[in-house]
Amino acid sequence: MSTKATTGLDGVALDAWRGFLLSHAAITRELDADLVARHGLTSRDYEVLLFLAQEPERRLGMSELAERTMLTRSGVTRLVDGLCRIDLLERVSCPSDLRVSYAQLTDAGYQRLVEAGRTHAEGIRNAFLRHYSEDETAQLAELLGRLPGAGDGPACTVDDDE
Amino acid sequence: MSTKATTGLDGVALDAWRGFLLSHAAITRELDADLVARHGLTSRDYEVLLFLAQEPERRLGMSELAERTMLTRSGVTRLVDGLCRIDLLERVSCPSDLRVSYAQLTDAGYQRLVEAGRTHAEGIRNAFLRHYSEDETAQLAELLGRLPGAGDGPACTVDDDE
DNA sequence: GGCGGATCGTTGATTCATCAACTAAACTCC
DNA sequence: GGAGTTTAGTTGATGAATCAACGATCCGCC
Repeated sequence: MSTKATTGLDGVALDAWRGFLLSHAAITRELDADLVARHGLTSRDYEVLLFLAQEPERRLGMSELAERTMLTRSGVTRLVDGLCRIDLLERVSCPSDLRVSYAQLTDAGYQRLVEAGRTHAEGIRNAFLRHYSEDETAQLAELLGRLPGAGDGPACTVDDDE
Repeated sequence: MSTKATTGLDGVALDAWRGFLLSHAAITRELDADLVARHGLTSRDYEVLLFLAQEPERRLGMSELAERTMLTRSGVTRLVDGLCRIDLLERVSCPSDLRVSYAQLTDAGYQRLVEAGRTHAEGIRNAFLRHYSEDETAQLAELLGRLPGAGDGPACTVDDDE
């Protein structure tokens, strides 16, 4: 069995994709475990808190949040419900449009986000950035930035000194 | 709010990680949808068929399969059950060790894998490789190959002319 | 030979995300 | 101003993966 051209993908191309998938699985798993163990947050939770923290009023409508997180509206409803239950978020209904219900970051939520941010940053550094020089990181960022879907997200952490 | 050093991760580093996550979500989603629509296989299914096809006897024990797919043994049991139900796999018990139950690729399974391989390769090219030159792809492969978990997987497609 | 501990695989309960169907509110436009 | 359409969000049913617990087999060792 040869590494072949019938598929039109040569070995190098395969390796790139393979590396992509495998690393993602391995790294997110590790990162997630850390985040849950140390802060009781999944990376989804973290992501939501982060998106909200970056809004001027620290809140977003459910649909908007769904779009940013790449979840369904349905998924966001449940995710936000969970975060409300532990008081990191609260729901605020919009006076000017009664259909919309904001997910609003509480002070406790912000606090938790800042704490978790350190862990998360550490984790990313250990699992990901550690393997590259500065130049390489930049290169990687540029290359990955071209892919569909990139460039819509929030930054990865939030300031804790604002 | 500044893009900051409190976390120890600068903007470029953030971007690399961000790009990584977002692209993964966007691309796998698209790829998966295609594979399911055209061949009735999830990418998990595909992955399993592919691993098996690369074995000399086209079979693997459940634990081994679990390790390669990065699933739990439990997950593999169910996944393989599903593939047996549609006759792409069959279970063969090992004579020399009655505990182990092989997942064995059937001819139909191999057939299906080859067909799906074309779609999959096409998808990868469209969603991923299209954005890069050959040199860049090679570069990316090298960089991603350094990450934990990379280098354990199968190739992405299988020969259909052997 | 047979006890104790590891390994293999399955099962039950739970979690998390999805889709499809639904309610409620807002917009359109005649 | 009211019928029809669009948009926001929730809910119920389903599917995929996890963990923890289990039964069965194998292996080492006395």
